[in-house]
Amino acid sequence: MAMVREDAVRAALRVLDEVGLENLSLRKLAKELGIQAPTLYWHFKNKQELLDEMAAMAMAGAGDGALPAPGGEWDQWLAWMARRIRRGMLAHRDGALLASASRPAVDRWADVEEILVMLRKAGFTPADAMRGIGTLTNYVLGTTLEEQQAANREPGQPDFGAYPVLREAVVALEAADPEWRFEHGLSLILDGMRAQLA
Amino acid sequence: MAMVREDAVRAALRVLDEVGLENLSLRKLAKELGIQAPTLYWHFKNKQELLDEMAAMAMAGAGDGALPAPGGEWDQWLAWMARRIRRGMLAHRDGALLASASRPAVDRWADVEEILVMLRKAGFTPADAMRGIGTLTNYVLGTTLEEQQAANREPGQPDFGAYPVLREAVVALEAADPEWRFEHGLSLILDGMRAQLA
DNA sequence: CAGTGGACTCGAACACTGTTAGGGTGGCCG
DNA sequence: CGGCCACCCTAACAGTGTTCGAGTCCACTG
Repeated sequence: MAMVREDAVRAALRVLDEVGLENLSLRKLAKELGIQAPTLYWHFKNKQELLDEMAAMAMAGAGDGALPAPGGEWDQWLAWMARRIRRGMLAHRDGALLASASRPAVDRWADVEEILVMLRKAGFTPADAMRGIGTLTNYVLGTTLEEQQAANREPGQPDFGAYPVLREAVVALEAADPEWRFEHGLSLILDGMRAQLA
Repeated sequence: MAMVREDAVRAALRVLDEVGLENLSLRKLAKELGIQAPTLYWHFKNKQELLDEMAAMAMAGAGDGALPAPGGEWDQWLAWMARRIRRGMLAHRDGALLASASRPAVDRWADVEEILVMLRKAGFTPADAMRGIGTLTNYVLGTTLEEQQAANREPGQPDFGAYPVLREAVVALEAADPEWRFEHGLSLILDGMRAQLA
């Protein structure tokens, strides 16, 4: 009963959820598979290749969520893409770190192409359209990175001694739903793109 | 002739520039200092503490750049903050990765406080103001991360076979100055905040 | 049927990594 | 002088990614 590549990647994501990315070792993964570590080198050329496939599978497993109406507006498609990426990252512990440590997968090019066409039709130049997607992607990555990094840290909150406005703002923000925080920044960028269009 | 903490951090940044973050080891740093590796544990409680100080020094070394007019608008202060963070990250190889791997330094709280006051005066709620700063910070981190990650990768450009619009957009964007790309996304977010204010 | 070749796995080892334990110097202070 | 303390050392541990060379099983071919 041979072990298949896909099984290994799935098991790797399982181990990732248990121990986090910085403690994910090939030996731990091998043990989970009932296998010796060097055997993994028959299936993957190195750890990086494994990480790439993990990220790809996490993204693919994020599903399509609520698809916008086929003839919908460009901003709805961008929001859809952003939420999908975010969902893929949130699906696993350190998912954002994993995504940033892996090269972009080929699978998602079709989506980008489609959205680009829509943006161009809406009046964006090629560079502006690509930059909009890039800005949004960078925002999603940065946000989710920070969110998950905060989860890894100790729960101890620093006391912003001499900065009352800072403290007030921080507690106000921490009280808010992470999802709200994300959506807020998302609409910020979309608003910016709308303003740029005019 | 004792070695001082500051010297070690400075030397660490030098080694970082040479070998990159993932190849920065305590033993390499020790050799640069003419010292044995375990000695570093007298100065720092662990590698994480060293990384934190490296990030802090990199940020402090970024200078203040072109300060906005003292009574200036809130958006100019936000842009100033974003450019300063970016400069700090760009000052060293893998600077963005370093920043994301280190806990935020206390030194910069004063700046945040000041900008928060300005945003509140302009009409933002505490949560919205903090979220604006967060969105911007996340964007800067994401952008610079990607930029430096691309520098580490092979120069080989993939050929977006069946996606002509994608290819066109990518070459249009690659032709552009990285600084332009950054400023573009920056003004996107600031436009969004202006729109939200109304 | 004998045999060849490829898919798949193993044990042993290499060159590293962060980190700990315990033992030394050398100079300053009482 | 005695003692303390900053500072540095050697030796070692457990763990990491990765390579080498050999071994096993199974399908297919001559």
